[in-house]
Amino acid sequence: MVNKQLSSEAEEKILRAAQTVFVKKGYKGATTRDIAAEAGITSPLLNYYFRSKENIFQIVYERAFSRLYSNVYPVIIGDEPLFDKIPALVDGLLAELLENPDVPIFIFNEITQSPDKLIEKFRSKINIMEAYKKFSKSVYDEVEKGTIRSVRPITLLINIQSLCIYPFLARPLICEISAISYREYMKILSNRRDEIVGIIEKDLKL
Amino acid sequence: MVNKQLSSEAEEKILRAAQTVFVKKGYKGATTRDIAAEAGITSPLLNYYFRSKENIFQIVYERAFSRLYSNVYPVIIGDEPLFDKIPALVDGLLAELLENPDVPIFIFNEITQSPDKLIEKFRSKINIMEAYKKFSKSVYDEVEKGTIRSVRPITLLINIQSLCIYPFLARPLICEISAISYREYMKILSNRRDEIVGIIEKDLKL
DNA sequence: GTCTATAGCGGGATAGAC
DNA sequence: GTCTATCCCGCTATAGAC
Repeated sequence: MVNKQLSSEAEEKILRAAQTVFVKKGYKGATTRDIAAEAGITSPLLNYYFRSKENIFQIVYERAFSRLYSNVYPVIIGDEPLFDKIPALVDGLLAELLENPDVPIFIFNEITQSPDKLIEKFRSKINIMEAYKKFSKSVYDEVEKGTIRSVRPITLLINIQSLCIYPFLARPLICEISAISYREYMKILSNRRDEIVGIIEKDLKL
Repeated sequence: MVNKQLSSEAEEKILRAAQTVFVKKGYKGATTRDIAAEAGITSPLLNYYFRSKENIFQIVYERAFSRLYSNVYPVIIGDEPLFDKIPALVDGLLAELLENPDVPIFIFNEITQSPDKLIEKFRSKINIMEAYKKFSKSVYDEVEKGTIRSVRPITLLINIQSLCIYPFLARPLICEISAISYREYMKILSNRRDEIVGIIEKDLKL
């Protein structure tokens, strides 16, 4: 049980500061002194509330990860037909990403550098593979009905995620290449919803 | 001039080892001892060849970055019409990614954590914004001819990159969610070429 | 060129006063 | 609860022998 039910005001302040610093510098790059400074306290106080840097990180990581998928999970597991799921999925992802544009690169990097922790996470959660099977079924239903072309569910999921998430991962690179300001770029991204749904639906046509 | 013209056998061995370790653990997470061990030498020898960890990193980062775009840059800057550029771009990207699937997450993470270094890099290189303008022109040419729908060049570039690169960035996550083995997943990715080109071209239709 | 030994510093964690 | 002072480990880099 890495998370806590009741967090004091001070604990929340520290966790917010920790997320800011961890996202900016990564686990190894962030120091407990950085986090303390960001939270406006001294570093021994960190150890008073959370016993170690590792422990703070686990909580921040867990929360960021859950938030990223909390909008998406209910959609995937739901009983709606595929053509309702797609826009809802895009909406859920984009909403979270626009609010926390720098979180995904942090998550993906940490997952890549220690994938074992991810596996533990999934093992302990409500079965995510069950969700994937449900999504697969809603795809196969449409294929059988002849309303979409034959497509692997995993391919469809990859394409949707790609179009939603990648632009946030590559933000600094794309802004530099195309000489677009941060603000302008975020505006482009916030208008991508119909674009993405359109691309996916055109692709699924027979 | 961060790179070198002539590298000895030993230097190349160290640089390969350094890339392996930096990609796996990031700049802060990698230690000079790790790199030395991976190269089969002792750490003072690293400092004999390259003066510092920072210096080794610059060379590795520079090379990885250049390689990722060396296949793509000539395509973007070329004079072919858009419909030839798109498949060539996808081919170039996928070829590099299949050979070095773990490099992009490393690059993107380092860019995000210190975007200033990226800017320096671009300032010193042959004008990449010139390339972007050329690509834009090949898009606008088709729009004017009425062969494709009206689309912002930056949007098109984002979509192509998303569909090519994201699946590599998210590899551990997607494999875990869908219970697909590494080998099987890479096989799926190596067959994405026509899929991606198809999606982009369908989207550009009037 | 390559090694062993070590200097020197930065960061996580704790002791103990208040 | 919150602080100052400090311990101690691990890491980069260097000194110096071979």
